[in-house]
Amino acid sequence: MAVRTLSALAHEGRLSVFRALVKAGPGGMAAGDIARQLKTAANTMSAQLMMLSNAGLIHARRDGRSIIYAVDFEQMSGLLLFLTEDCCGGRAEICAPLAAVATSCCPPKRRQRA
Amino acid sequence: MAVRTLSALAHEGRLSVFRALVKAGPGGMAAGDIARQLKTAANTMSAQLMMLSNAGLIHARRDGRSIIYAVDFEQMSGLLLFLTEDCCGGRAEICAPLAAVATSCCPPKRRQRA
DNA sequence: TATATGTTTCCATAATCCATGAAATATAGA
DNA sequence: TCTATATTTCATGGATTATGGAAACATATA
Repeated sequence: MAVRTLSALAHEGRLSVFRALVKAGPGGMAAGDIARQLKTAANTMSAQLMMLSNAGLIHARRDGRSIIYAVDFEQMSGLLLFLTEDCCGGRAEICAPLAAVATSCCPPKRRQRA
Repeated sequence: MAVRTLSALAHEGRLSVFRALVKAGPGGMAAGDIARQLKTAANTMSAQLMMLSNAGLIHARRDGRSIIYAVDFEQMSGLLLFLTEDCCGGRAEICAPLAAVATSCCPPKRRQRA
């Protein structure tokens, strides 16, 4: 549900976590590293990661003692698609600038929606 | 702040209100009409509209006894741009499908929904 | 003025969310 | 095994939020 995803991002700390993970890329980051970088207590960070994970925005994998979190790019894409689908009901003035950004930052390869 | 905007949408009722207003277009809808359509008490609806308004997602104008709410398309576009800007740090796999949707729904040629 | 309609504000209650200390779990290495 | 590191889970108090009844406010009409 979109509300769940939006709720997960509608929090200063969690949004920062998500951005850090986006910046980290597919390789992800260890929970502890995120906590240190954002100066957040380990258990608080754990709760925030749990929230993002439950929303499907990130996923975890274990690597030794660390647990690596990484953005689920498909889910992220899905949220954006939902929002654009929600907004594009015939109103080109909304997504025209969005289209401009999307096409300028991404290769001009056309991809079919899932 | 993005958190404020995301928080405003991260609520079942408010998201429904916002979608109704998006569907209504620039002409907007009267507060009472939205309340009746969504079967919500007038005061509850008022609070939800206030929240969306404070987030800048909608704006109000008076028309006789009614108060008409309409989506602030610029703010809506801004949120989408923020989210895409946040996600597009070199990761074409995210916004490539987004670009496909944006470009397919916005050009004046095709306004057909998928 | 009086009355009806549309919307908001006030208020109380219930529900939910958030951060943190403390304890528990999982892994690695000696 | 013991100890250290990494992370999660539990319990709790405090803050915030959501809802709806009742009242107030704003407008229209007569």
